[in-house]
Amino acid sequence: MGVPLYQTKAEFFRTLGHPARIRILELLAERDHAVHELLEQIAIEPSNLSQQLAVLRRTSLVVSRREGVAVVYSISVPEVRDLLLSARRILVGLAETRSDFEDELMVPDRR
Amino acid sequence: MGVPLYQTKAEFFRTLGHPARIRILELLAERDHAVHELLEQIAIEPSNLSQQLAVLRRTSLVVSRREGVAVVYSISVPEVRDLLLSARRILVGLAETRSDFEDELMVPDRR
DNA sequence: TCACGACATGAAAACTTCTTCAATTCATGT
DNA sequence: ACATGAATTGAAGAAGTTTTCATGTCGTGA
Repeated sequence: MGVPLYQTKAEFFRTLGHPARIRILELLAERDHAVHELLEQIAIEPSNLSQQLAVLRRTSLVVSRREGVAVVYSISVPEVRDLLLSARRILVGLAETRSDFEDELMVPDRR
Repeated sequence: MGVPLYQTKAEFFRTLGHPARIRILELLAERDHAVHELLEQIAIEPSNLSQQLAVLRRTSLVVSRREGVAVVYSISVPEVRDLLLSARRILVGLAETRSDFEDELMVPDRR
């Protein structure tokens, strides 16, 4: 029944596939933030930020609560931290592979 | 210098954000596969599969080699396995949260 | 050399997602 | 009651991605 898991996974990764949403999650991984605090850190228009927060809310990756005049967001799935770390490791690995390759190109041809 | 890390991360996740590409990576995580073998498992047109493989090649997540008449693909970054597992855990967690919530709705209101 | 099967490529059409703008909501202070 | 600051929403156009189709390449075997 229901949607195949690989489809759900793809949707999940697509949710993470936007620079603003990554930044939001990284900031929320540190600590809860009000929207205006996020706005200070991320250089986008308020309504764009709201749209991106809405995407994250829809997938239940974050939740919001009102605190007086401000709306505060927090990560609802702590494991996302591991995922972001995991991704960073992979990217660093890939970057190294590429620069090794570039180094090779730098070395005078010995064949 | 260069592209900010959160941008690179977003691109990386976007690469994973497609059902066919997830399936490809899952199959390759098991063992190397020739294109025609992938084609048996994944219900898409050959040229579409090729396009998706090209996306994965561009980001260096997979590499291909020719073996006689076939082209064989393999995962070039083993850590991707962990990432896929990590994602599954998160998704299972989210699914549970939601069905807990549905359960709550099922329980007669006691307030 | 020719034909064939296995893949890859380029380009156009179809589809999604992003960004932006104007309008709206909702709490708070006056 | 009204004005204000904080955030959200809906809608439209711009930008990006996916799918498909026709064509091209590369080995292998006849």
